[in-house]
Amino acid sequence: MKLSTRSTYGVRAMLALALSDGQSPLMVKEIAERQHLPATYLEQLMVLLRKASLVTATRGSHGGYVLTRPAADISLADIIEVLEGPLVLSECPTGVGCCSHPEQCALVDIWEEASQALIQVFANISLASLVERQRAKEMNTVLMFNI
Amino acid sequence: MKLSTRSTYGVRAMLALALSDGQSPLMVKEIAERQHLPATYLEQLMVLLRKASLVTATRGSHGGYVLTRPAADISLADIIEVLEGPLVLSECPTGVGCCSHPEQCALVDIWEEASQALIQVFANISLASLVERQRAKEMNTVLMFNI
DNA sequence: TTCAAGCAAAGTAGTTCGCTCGGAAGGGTC
DNA sequence: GACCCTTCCGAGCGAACTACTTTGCTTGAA
Repeated sequence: MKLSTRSTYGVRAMLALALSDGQSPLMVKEIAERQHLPATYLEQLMVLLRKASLVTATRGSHGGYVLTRPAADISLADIIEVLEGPLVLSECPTGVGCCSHPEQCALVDIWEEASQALIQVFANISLASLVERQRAKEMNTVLMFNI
Repeated sequence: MKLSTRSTYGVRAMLALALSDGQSPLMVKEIAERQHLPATYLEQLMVLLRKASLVTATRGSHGGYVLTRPAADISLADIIEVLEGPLVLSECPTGVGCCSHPEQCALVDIWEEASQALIQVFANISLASLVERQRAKEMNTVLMFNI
């Protein structure tokens, strides 16, 4: 029951993009360094994010990635679903065993409720609000340090 | 991001126990048949549930398993945590990379929030209420069928 | 035309998953 | 005590998945 590193790396990469000015594209190597991620692996993930239209790539020198939409319009759920697959905690293989009668199985509802709870959390957090949280936290630590 | 079959099988096995009268123990083979689970695999899971004191085993003929506590005192979270491990969606390997400063990382909080959301769902559903739901659903289907 | 970037596909070492098997240990029954 | 019956335990195993790396191609700005 862990998120794969794909999701977490992906979110961190998107956070890096959101934290940058958004003018000039950020290249994979740069993102990887800022977030301490394996660059060649991250490359793969960025391609997936591009195919999902969450980021836009420009090739050639001085290329890299930018967010396709404003950070406020991208939720963590968007990112995670691309890299993790649909957030469904359990699927009853319909037509087999107990689940030949899914309409009689109370557990189907339970798994659905749990999945929805997860999705809600991630859907309610946009990249923009993540940036805010991040800035607030950093600010806080600095203040703490000064006291 | 799926629950393993361990959890779902385990919950179903516990449901079977809760649905039984609770007087005479239910043996693995019987549980497996009622829930259409692979018996030899389920055997392993039952041992884990016993070690977690959720069920009590009696060996020898007419042996089997019973719930240790009343069904109302056992939550799905109890069962799932035993079989799935702690419900923690992501752990920052402290001391490495970005997480050498976890107090500055907004994501730590996010993963924690999401984990808590999940745990809440499962903690709020007891085996007893699962039994209720199950009975209600079956009743419903029968009624639907009669109309 | 060069060369820095993204893109694509394959490979790989390690781990986990779902499950089986064989046999030992414990416990009623005759 | 002999004999089932059931749980308990450890080993094993193939398939899938994870987290990468490698290699080589394509694209496009300078």
